[in-house]
Amino acid sequence: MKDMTWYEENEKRIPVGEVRTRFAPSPTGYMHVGNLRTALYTYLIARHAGGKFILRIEDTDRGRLIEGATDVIYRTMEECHLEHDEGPDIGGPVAPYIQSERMAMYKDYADLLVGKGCAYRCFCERSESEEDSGEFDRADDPCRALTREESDARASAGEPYVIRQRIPHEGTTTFHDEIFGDITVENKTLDDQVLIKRDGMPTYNFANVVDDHLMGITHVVRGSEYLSSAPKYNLLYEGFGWEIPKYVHCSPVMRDAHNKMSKRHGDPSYEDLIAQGYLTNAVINYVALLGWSPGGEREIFSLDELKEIFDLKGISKSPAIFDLEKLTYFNAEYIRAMSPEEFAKVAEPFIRQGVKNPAIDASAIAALLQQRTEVLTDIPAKLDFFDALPAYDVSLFVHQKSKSTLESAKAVLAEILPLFKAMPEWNDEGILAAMTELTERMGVKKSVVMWPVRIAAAGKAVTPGGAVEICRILGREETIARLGVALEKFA
RNA sequence: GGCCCGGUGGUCAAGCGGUUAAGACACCGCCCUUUCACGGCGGUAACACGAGUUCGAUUCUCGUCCGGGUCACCA
Repeated sequence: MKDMTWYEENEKRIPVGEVRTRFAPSPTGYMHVGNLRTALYTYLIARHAGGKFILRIEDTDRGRLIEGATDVIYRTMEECHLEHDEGPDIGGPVAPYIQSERMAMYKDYADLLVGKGCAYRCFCERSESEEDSGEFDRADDPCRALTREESDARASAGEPYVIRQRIPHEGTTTFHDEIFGDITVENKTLDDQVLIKRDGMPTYNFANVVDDHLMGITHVVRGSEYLSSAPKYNLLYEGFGWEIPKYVHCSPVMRDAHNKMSKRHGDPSYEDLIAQGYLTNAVINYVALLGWSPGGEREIFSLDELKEIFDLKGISKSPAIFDLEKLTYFNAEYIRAMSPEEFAKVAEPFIRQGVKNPAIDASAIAALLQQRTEVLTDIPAKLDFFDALPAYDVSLFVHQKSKSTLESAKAVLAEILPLFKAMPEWNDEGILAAMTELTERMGVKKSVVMWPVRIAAAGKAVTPGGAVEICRILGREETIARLGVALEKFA
């Protein structure tokens, strides 16, 4: 047995009573919405309690490692402002924070358990089919009954083995989950799970327990798929004589009623959503409410506000389906809440994507867009008419509600032209004045003039902004040219 | 199949023995309005089912059904 004081020393560096949580992803690339939500809740529990949030990388499965995956994790956490207090990149009192760098200690702790009789070496090499077919019952494993001497002898003779947890065949185990309450299971339904694999690597189930304890984790947050493993974790903690942390098992985020969100189905990762024109704050806000409720009627919360009010009691037991439409609503809310300058800044690249003409003022367009944009990527398509007048039919000039007809439109266009040409200055006031003058002269309602002018200027029925704004942004020369084009359609 | 968990409108959800069962998204209608949008107002829509317990069940208990998870030397 190796000297374990180093580990014990490590434990002493954690202040008593400090709430400590950890987000422990395995670097398999892709931070899906479910992961993000788990990270967020974990972060909020720590921050709400004024505690520490730790990032730990679980890379014990060498076969599934994906190049660059940890970078995605770091980047996503940073962009979402889920800053960690301890982690592989910044270190901390209980380093290292990458499981592959902690390998030595897992075996030591497993041996400790073997010494206490809570685990045993298993030398069996049963094939999967044998176990699956029921020809071999795990509970009858002869290795379970090996004496210490036999076990030691075979191990030192170099015979390969795994270390299994020894679970009693009698009795029950009860554990407490912060959101599901007390759950009791019969021990005979639990299997002697592998702690250390044949290759010497720990399993997730074991490494997790050891690391959570050594890192002083007080609230173990994870997906509800681990709920049925929880009693085994309890037995492990008890075997070591360690304090059992609080468990927080979260139900999954679903893509539909039957399937979890997954890369396989093409469900969006955090980065995908950003690329699709969603704002980080909107995503965080929406995701926070997916499976958690603060109770009141308010829905819009900043991350700081979430830290303030987050409460375990609001976490839902049942799975929640991810709804892109509702996310879109949140996004629109966040866009509308921005200052005009802020919006102009984030919208500019998308505006330039739709409008290449450098003479067109992007910030003027941004002002029109802010109230009408739900997702940034929707912007370019709304602006296609600025660069080039689309082909359109005269029938567009007919609009019942505006009382615009072919005849009225033709008259309006013919008469507004000289007024536009005569204007001393090309601005909103002047344009509006010209159209008002014509309205009065013709003795019609305002829309009879506004409608055809806007159609002629834009060449499409739906536009961001009205006739005045569009004409102004287009400029006098272009507006007059387009009105001329319209007039020719009547010839 | 065994074990565990869950089940309020299409979706997210409040509710925690007595309510006209909130609110939000989506949808529909009206108003506002130079289109669209924003905004305002209103509407359609839910306690899975069956037994109990109780004066009274969406709330408690049991059963059924449905759904999910788990039963790996993956996490």
